[in-house]
This record gives sequence, structure tokens and C-alpha cells, in this order.
Amino acid sequence: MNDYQPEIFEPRAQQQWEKDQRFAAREDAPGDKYYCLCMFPYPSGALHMGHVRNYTIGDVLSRFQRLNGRNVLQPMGFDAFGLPAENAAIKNKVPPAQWTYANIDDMVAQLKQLGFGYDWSRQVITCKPEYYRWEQWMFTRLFKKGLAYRRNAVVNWDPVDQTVLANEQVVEGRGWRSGALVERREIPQWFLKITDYAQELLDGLDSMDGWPDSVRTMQRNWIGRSEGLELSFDVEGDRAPLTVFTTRPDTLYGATYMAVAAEHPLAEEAAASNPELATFLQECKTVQAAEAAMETMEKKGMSLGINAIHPMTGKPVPIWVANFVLMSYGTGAIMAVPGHDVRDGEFARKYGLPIVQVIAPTDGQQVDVQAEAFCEHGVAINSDDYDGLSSEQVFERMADHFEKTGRGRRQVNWRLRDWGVSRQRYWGCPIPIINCPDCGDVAVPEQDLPVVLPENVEFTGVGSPLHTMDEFIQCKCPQCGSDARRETDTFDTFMESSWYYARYACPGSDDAMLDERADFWTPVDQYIGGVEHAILHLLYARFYHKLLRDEGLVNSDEPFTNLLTQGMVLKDGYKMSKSKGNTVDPKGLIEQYGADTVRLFAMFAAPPEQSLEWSEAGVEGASRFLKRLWKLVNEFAQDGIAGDIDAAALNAQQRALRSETHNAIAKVTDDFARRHTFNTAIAKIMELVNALSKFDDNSEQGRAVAAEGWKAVLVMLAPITPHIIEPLWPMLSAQGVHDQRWPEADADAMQRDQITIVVQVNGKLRARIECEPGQSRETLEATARQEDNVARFLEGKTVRKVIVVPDKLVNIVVT
RNA sequence: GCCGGGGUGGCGGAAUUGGUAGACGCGCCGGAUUCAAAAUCCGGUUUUGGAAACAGAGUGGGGGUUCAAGUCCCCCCCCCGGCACCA
Repeated sequence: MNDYQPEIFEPRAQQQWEKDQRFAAREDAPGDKYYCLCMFPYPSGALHMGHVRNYTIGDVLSRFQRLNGRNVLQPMGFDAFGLPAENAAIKNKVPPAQWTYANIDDMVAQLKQLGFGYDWSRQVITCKPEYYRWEQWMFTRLFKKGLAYRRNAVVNWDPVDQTVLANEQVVEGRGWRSGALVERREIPQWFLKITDYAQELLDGLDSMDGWPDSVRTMQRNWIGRSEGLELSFDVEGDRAPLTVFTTRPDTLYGATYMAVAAEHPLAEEAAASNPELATFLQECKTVQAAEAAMETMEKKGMSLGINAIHPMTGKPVPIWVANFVLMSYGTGAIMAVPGHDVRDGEFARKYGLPIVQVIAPTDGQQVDVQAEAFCEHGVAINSDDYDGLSSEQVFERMADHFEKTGRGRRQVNWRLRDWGVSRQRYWGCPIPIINCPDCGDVAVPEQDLPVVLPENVEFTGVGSPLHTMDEFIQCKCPQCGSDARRETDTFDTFMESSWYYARYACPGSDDAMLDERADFWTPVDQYIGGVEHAILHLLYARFYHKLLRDEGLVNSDEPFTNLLTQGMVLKDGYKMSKSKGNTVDPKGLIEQYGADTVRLFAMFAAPPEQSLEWSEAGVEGASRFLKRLWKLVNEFAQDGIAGDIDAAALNAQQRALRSETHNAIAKVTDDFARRHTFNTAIAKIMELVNALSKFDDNSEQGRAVAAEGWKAVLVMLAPITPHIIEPLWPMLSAQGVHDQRWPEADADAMQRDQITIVVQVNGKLRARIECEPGQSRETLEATARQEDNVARFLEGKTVRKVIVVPDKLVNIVVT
């Protein structure tokens, strides 16, 4: 018997799989299609533990479905455009393309070492023109449909480096390299009209049963549909009215001030004659574009000295400028109701603005809105004719009133904003637009695509190299032929990751973005990736799928039928990351222990949805289990291949082991297929291995029953540790390992001769009864009462109630 | 700040529909093997009291519902993810 030597049989197995093309997916293969997809990695260099975990889950599910006869597609690729390549380019003086391709080579080698069953012939690398040309093509289609448009939007501007910063590059309000205070700056940007699809994206969530409720809830809240009233306040003097949106028109009588954004024309007008105000407006601009920064910063404001006129009372309402009101969201102005909105209330108390209660609780309780805003619905007070009506009634009457007078209208408002797809960066997909001085923005014609990103560039880090490349910028207008300039913005990398899943289905398609194979494989049956993508990536991909559908490229409405969101990989309680310096390199682990051990530990340490705490000792444990399995199977197989089971001829011990085997099969099958809790599946398999190792019966039927158990162990482990099975299986069976199907639990074999019934007195455990299953309530109660320790607690007490849960528990309630 | 998730032995975690809290693994303790160690094998391991039988306590904190609560309800604390230019 050899020792467990994964360094020998793992590469051997991998070579065999590759030679047999075992994971090449074919549309004409037998079985229902099963498309299993893991979120593709950004090629940052080496694989990290999050990848190992993610891709092991995907491989386990793929191999499990394959064992169940499905026609599996499991592809892999690289999300190759992005910011880190630019940073690496600055640091190492290597062009982003070169760095990226080198990383991809390394990562492919590591993925192969881990034994993942991918169809590599379908690999997608998003920075290659043959991929992104279709993204550009699609964009030109959307542009022509009016779904892509350009408008001004806010970016983080570093005034020293003269460059746009990502939110990540802003540290405590300052540019990470220059240290300069970051400013908000408005520049022209390309957008996709995701808001046109807001209702469909929201409604779709209701029927997406294969997604976790948490993700659906997050997306629902993100889309944020609200019904309200848009209404306008006249402004003193000869000025345009202020239009605001409110979901609480029932609180209109409590509006005691207005607030506008720093960029609002009214604010700018007032600042012209007020230097103090001008200074404040300037200050408002040194705030990050990020929402979190906006929400957590100190709320500040200043009076404009201009009044609006309350549309109901005709009284003057002071207009303030506030740093938390943004010009780009809504109308750039809000009506403030400090008595019934938390933020308005805090602002009012800070600046001594009046607070008026206009809603009272329905139950008649007193509230003090001077101290704390009352935000619930209730009954109107201090609201003239509306007094005594419910919030809902006031809403309707207000809406009618404003629509009748033409001063407002009912409106559905969305929190969701259009998708800004412009990036002022080099390492991304060029936006296929030409700006002509006469014709304006013109889409690059189909025959001129792709607009190829030059890869051989000198990268300094100050601005995009594209800005200074005349040969890239200078072009002719496709419409009028005059001199024009090419767009130098590139796409948000979420654009690439919004359709790659469909492109995997169509390798080699040079004439179209997608062909009919896309509809064969999509929607993805199982999508797996980090929780951190719960909103942005997954919402954009859902949106893009609908764009593909409306372009006639796919038939389905949603791209991902089932979603599994895996938790983070932690070390010492922190997210494993380069910046924390607490990474564990999978490469060394694979070399030391083998791929099976790494995969086994990753699946055993925690259920997929939870965060996983990394532990070297745990890896040791996984390795020990595989060594033990290796030894035990070798020992068992020394006496040759066992014969068949004769169920009628089994003794009690043999029946008990067989019951364990089949109960384990049932449990593990459920864990794999429904719960995706591979940790408990592995625990059950370990229990079965423990039982098999203790089972010492060399009779013919004893060996037959044990062999059934060992074979079940190997097949059930195969998705997780696919390598060790290859050399072990032939020791137990004359049949080939790849002809095996997932084992089925036999209901008769699962039956147990003896079960344990729990006996409680007043809910406290007092005894256990061993008996055959299926005892009547009366028998169970009588047996329970006879237990010494039970009788002891019943003595001198009156039995009030006896609860019997058949085959489970007896609870005797006494006083 | 807002939205979502989580908190159970020394550690990772289990308990699936309200029904034995701590499966399985790690670590630790004891034993076997060994000249010795590593490796391996066997046994023990929530905690307090007890030789044991057994009893008391116990799932972030506080309250509640129930014959029965880690699980359901209310309030609070802490940790993690996302917040639209990291991917």
C-alpha cells in the first residue's frame, strides 16, 4: 500500500480529464442543460482564498449535477479591465495590458492545479477586442434607441493631480496620492437609462424564488419606488417657482423652510451679493460624491434671505441652502418638515428654525415634535380644512387639489438613478462615439468596430494616455466626413460583467454578439459569487439582460435563475486582503497538501453563505481525513472486491450499518441539492467513515454492506475532492468511476431498528427511552412514566398535561 | 446615516418545520505505540457541584409568547457587507 501522495495522482487525474475533454460542454450532449457559473475574477495576480472558495462551490455543484446526469456547462474567464492594472502600470512601469495578460496566465495555471472542471475553450477575456467590440456594438444600438445619453454628472476631482478619482481613491476627503481636498465637479458623462426599466426590475424580484430574500430585499430598497406628489412653491420677487417632490404631502402644513443645493440657481443668485454665503457654497463643494460621506457628514446650511410662499397658507417660508441637498438628484430642492422628518428636525433645532406639529398619532398619544420628529402616519392637525383626516386621506385630497390647480401632480419617484457608464480612464473599453463639431455625438458605424484600445502605451498616472494620442482621437465624422474627435472616456467595467455569462455560450461567434446557443444555455441555472455584488453587479446584469432581450438576442427575462451569495474569507476576524497583509497564498497550500485538501477545507469550514474563518489547523484536519480515508479504503480493498448485498440475510449490526449508509446518502443529497451546506454534508460523510472504520465484520454480507458504504463515501466526496477518487475507486469496483451516478437512498434500508425518545418533565430533559419506532402515544407515555428519574420528578405532583411527539419526545407538565 | 447579514464551548461550526444545545473537525488532556519524538491508534473534553448516578447554569444583553425558544415577538449592544468611479 502506498502512502497518500496527491502530488502524484492529482496532476495525473487532471491530465486525464484534459485528454478526455471531460468538461467540454456540448449542446447535443444527453441530459437537461445545467449552466453553473461563478463570478469571474479580476486578474489581480495570484488567486486568493475568496476565489478558491467561490470556484470550489461552483465546481462542487457542477460535478454533483454531472453525477446526476445533467449536461453541464461550467466556463471561466477574466474581468480584465480595471483600475488596479493602471496602478500596477504606474508602479512597475509596465503597460496595463502586459501586466493583465501575465496575471491571467498565472491564474489559469492555478485554477487548473485546483482541478476545477472548466470548459476552457469558452474562456472570455474582457479586454480583448473580440469581446468588447460587441459591447461597443450594443452601445451604439442603445444610443440609437435613446437608451444611452450624455449629461453632466458629479465626479471626485483632485485639483492637484488634475484627475478624476474613484471613491476608493478618496481617503478622508483627500486624494490618496496628492493629499489635496477633493472637490465635486460636474463633467459630461454617458448614461444608460436603467430607470426606464425600474418597474420591471422591481416586479421581477417577486418571482425570483431562486435568489436569497436578503438580496431581493436589498435590490427592492435600492430601486426604491415611492409614490408622492410633485408640487411647486412660488418664490418672492420675480423668480421661478421651486418644485419639490414629497412622499408626505400630508405634512405640507408643517413645512417651515425650504432647502436647496449649493449649485441651485437661487443659491448662486443670493451668493452674488453675499460673500459669506459664497464662501459657504464653495465649502459645500469639498464633499465627496459618495452617498455614505453625504449621509454621515455634519449637516450644514445657511439662509439665502429669500422666501418661498407656502402654497396653502400663503405665508413666507425661508429658503436655505444645505450641503446635504444635491443638484443632481430630484429637483435640487426640498421642502423641510422638521416635525415629521428626522433630518429636517435635526437641522431645524441646530439653526433655530420653527417646528410645527401637523400629524398626531392615531391612538391619541401625545408626542413632542420639538424634541423628536414623529415620522409615522397619523391624523392631521393644524392643517386648516384637512384637520381630523388620516394621513392617507390628506395625501389623496392634497394630490387632487394640486392637480386641479395645476400646481402639482402625483408622481412615482425612484431612488434608482441612471447608470453612469463613463470613466475618465485608459484601461477600459473605449466608448464608440465620435464628436463632430457639426453633427454632435455620432455612433461609430458597425463596420468600423471595434474601436481598439491601444495597448502599447506609456503610463504616467497623470490622466489617461488616450488624451494625448492624436492618432486615437483624430478621426472623420461618419456622417459628414469633416474632422472630428473620438470619445476618450471608457466604459465602467460593470459593462463587461453584465453580459459575459451569455457570451460564454457562444464561443467563436464573430458575426454576432450572441447566437442561438445563448438561448440554449441561458439563463444561468446557478450563479455563485460574493455578497458584495448583491446590488450593483447583479442589478446591472439583470438590466443588461433585458436590453439584450429587447435587442432580440435572448428570449428570457432574467439572467440568473438561482443565486448563491458566498461570504467573505476572513483571517483573525478580518477580511483577507493585501492591504491588511493577512493573505494566505493558495499556491503554497496546494503544493504542501494537494488540491483536494484545500478544496475539502474550504467546503468544510463554514456554510457557503457565511463568512469563513481561515485556519491552518483546519487545513491540517482536512488533510488528515484524506490520509485516513486513503488508508482505510486501501485496507478494506486488500481482500478483493466485495459481492452483492442480500438484504434479507443481514444481521442487526449489518442492518444498522446499512441504515447509516442510506441515511447519510439522504442527508448528503439534500445538503448538496437543496441546502448547499457542504460543511454538514462533509460532517455526515465523516460520521459514515467513522462508522465504517469501526465496523469489523469480514463475513460475505459484512463486506458487501461495508463496500456499499465505502462506495457511497467516495461518490459523495467526488464533487469536493475529485482527485483522490480516481486511484481509490478501482480498488472497490470493477466498473469505471466515470460511469458512476450519484447514489440513491433506499427507504427500506434507511429504517432503524431502535430510536431514542426524549422524556421531559416541565420541559426539562429527565430520561431517554430506547425503543422501536412507531410506538403509540399511550405506550410512550406509560414507558416514560416508568423511568426512575421521571417518576422521581412526578412524585407528589399533579400531572396537568402530557405532550407526545411520536418517535421524538414526551413532555409531562406537572404542578 | 440608510439598506442587508451575523453574534452558540478554548477555536471553526452543528441543531433544516418551535421539540435531546454543542453533530463534525481543530485544539487540549489522558492512554497505547516508540530508546525518544513526529506520525498513527484508543478514550475524555460547555460550565459549576459530585467518585458516580445525577442536579444547577448556559446560545451577545434585557423583556415577552409557549407544555417547550439558539429558533417566534419587542427593545438594546457589538461585528461584517453594500451605498452608485474597487471589483
